[in-house]
Amino acid sequence: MSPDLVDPSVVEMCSALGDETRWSILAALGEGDASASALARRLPVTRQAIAKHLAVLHDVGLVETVQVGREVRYRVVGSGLSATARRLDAIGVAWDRRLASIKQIAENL
Amino acid sequence: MSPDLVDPSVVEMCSALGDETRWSILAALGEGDASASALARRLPVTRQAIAKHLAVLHDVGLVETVQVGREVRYRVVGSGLSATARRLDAIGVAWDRRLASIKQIAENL
DNA sequence: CTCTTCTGCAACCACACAGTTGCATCGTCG
DNA sequence: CGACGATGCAACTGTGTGGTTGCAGAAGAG
Repeated sequence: MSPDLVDPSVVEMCSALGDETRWSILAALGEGDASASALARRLPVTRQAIAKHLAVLHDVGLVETVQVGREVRYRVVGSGLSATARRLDAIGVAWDRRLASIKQIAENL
Repeated sequence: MSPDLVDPSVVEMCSALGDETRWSILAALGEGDASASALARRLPVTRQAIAKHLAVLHDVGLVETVQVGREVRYRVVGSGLSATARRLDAIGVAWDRRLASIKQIAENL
């Protein structure tokens, strides 16, 4: 259930999260919605660089945009993270369970 | 407790997981431990490329090595994934909770 | 002992991408 | 209206890195 409108692959999501600057942006957004220009004032990178990162984050559904007058505010979407987290955990658990069963088989030889 | 010998940062972990080939390797390893050469026979990439990927995965603790005679078998460590998953989920939940509280404040104006 | 095969190291190529500068546009405030 | 600040698009640079080939050393298999 909950068909997950857009369902970016786990690797796309991880790829998006595999960048230091992107985390800085997410952290900054965590303290309140902000526009690309506003973020550029707080972070040591250009507005255009931030815009690109925001595009990436938006593509995988980690942020959403809110039009406020002439500026475009960005808001972090935590549920995107949680969804990926659940998927990762499921995979990890499955692997470990498999490993455990193999170990048991080996012990039962 | 369980001091987590190496504690790769979330971004390092995500960076390691942000690669298609690496997931192929993990998937292949999921069906049983294997050496770099063995993996190279199953995947459409060179042994050296696989070796590099395995090094990355090993650095973040997603795989562990097992010496078997002269060859080096690799085994996937699911708990590494689960740990990162928990961290991601915690962050996501915190962000969403913050967002919810802000929304509530706005409604109470 | 010899041949095979598994490993490791190093150099090299090529593409992806983070980051920059520059320009053009458009809304908004004075 | 004019100026400032926000956005968007495009081109360029440079570094990181996924991938390759090549070679040399060790350890089993025959």
